[in-house]
Amino acid sequence: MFTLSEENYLKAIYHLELGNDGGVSTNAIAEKLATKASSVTDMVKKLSEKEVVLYKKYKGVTLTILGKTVAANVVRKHRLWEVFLVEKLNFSWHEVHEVAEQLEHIKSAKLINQLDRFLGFPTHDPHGDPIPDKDGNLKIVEKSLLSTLSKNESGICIGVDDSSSEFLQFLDKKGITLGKKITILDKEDFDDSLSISIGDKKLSISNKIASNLYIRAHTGQ
Amino acid sequence: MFTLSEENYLKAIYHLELGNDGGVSTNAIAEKLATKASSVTDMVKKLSEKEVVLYKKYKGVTLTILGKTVAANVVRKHRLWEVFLVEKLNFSWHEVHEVAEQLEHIKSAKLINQLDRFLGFPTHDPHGDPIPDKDGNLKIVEKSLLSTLSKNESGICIGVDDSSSEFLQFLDKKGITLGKKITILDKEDFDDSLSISIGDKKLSISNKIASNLYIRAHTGQ
DNA sequence: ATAAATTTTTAGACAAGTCTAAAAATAATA
DNA sequence: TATTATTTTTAGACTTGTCTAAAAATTTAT
Ligand SMILES: [Mn+2]
Ligand SMILES: [Mn+2]
Ligand SMILES: [Mn+2]
Ligand SMILES: [Mn+2]
Repeated sequence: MFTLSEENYLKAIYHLELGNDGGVSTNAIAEKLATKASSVTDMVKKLSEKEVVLYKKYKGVTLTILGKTVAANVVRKHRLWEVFLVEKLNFSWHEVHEVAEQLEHIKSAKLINQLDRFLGFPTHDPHGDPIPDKDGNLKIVEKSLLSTLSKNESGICIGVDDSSSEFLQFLDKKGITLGKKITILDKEDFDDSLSISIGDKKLSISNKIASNLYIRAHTGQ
Repeated sequence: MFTLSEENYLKAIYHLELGNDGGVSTNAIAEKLATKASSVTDMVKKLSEKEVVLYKKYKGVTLTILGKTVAANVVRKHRLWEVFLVEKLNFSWHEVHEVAEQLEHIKSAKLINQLDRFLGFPTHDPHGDPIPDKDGNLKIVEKSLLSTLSKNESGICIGVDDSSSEFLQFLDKKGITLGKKITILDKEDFDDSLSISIGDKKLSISNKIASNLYIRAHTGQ
């Protein structure tokens, strides 16, 4: 069994490993968890004892198979709870993360399996992130940033890179939600801002926004 | 804000105060929480600092108004989650307590209010215990132990005193569930065992069983 | 009312998780 | 390559919540 704190470290390392290849650095973990490097070193030793990470002093850490399984299960719980909050309790997507951070640590295999069934075995959370299955596997969906599309190309909005409450509320205000079709009407060379159509509306969005929206390419039609 | 441990102490004192009148003893709290008296003394001082209990050395503790509110809210969450687990996730009543012990500490007012709504504002949990409202008030329902009924009297089974997993599973095996009408067919002087009818079945149950089942008196009919 | 038994508190210790400050190792730069 | 800057680890301390053992207060029994 793992403590709440251990689970949070494993999850942080899990997320950092997806971006990086090679070991995850002490500082990176410290930053992600808003803690100090010295605390990370202490915890990493404990996790190494428990055989969930590989650790060599001064070279970062990597998850073992076991560690990856544990971490993926925490992520699975986090995302299933987020679906629950949005689908069943009328939370909006910018309100769920904080509560899911707590719920992800509830220990009960039956709970999470029944929740999964109750929700209809969802594959993605409210932010478009994939939900790992019972074995911790998640299928990667082909996706690209909106900012990489060219004029007249279009796609379906399927996720966000930044899922901060502020960004999500901004998207709400603009009427940008997952599942909607977006077409690039024009691209401004000066600042890389975009003129897009979404639903029946036309919007102008900055490159920063476009670099935080994931799109499933929408060939033809 | 209160820690998980503080919430557990407050809840324990809350439950003990309902049985007792006058202060709750250090030992009683220690036993309920399966901890040591010395630990209780330490925590009680902290709770006293935080103004959720009144504490005089060697005289037990009592909850303040604030303390009672906090405790009742934890109980409210515990019972609402138990309803959720049984009604929505197909848990049986003997499986919910352990998970609810964890879920009761999740902090989010919106979560619990929406859960309440989602469940249709239930008034009782799966064991027949009342669910405190937002202000911590619970309405007491008139109830008596099955063991206090006389021959030919009957009532509706509305709760259990012992809600241990073992007892609940025993009741399942015998087909005794909340909401069923029970009639005393006969009472054995020798050991106070009862012959009862429940649904269309007849059963013989010991006095110990009858002393753990709550009945709403069922006058006439 | 004294003595004995019980309950409660204190004193001191420990594990988990964190922190600051300083030392050591590694990486970057001149 | 020698020096400087950055990263990482160590050493020591602190908080929370717990424990054991011993002292103090209270209750019960003689
Ligand atoms: Mn989240
Ligand atoms: Mn998410
Ligand atoms: Mn319960
Ligand atoms: Mn209950």
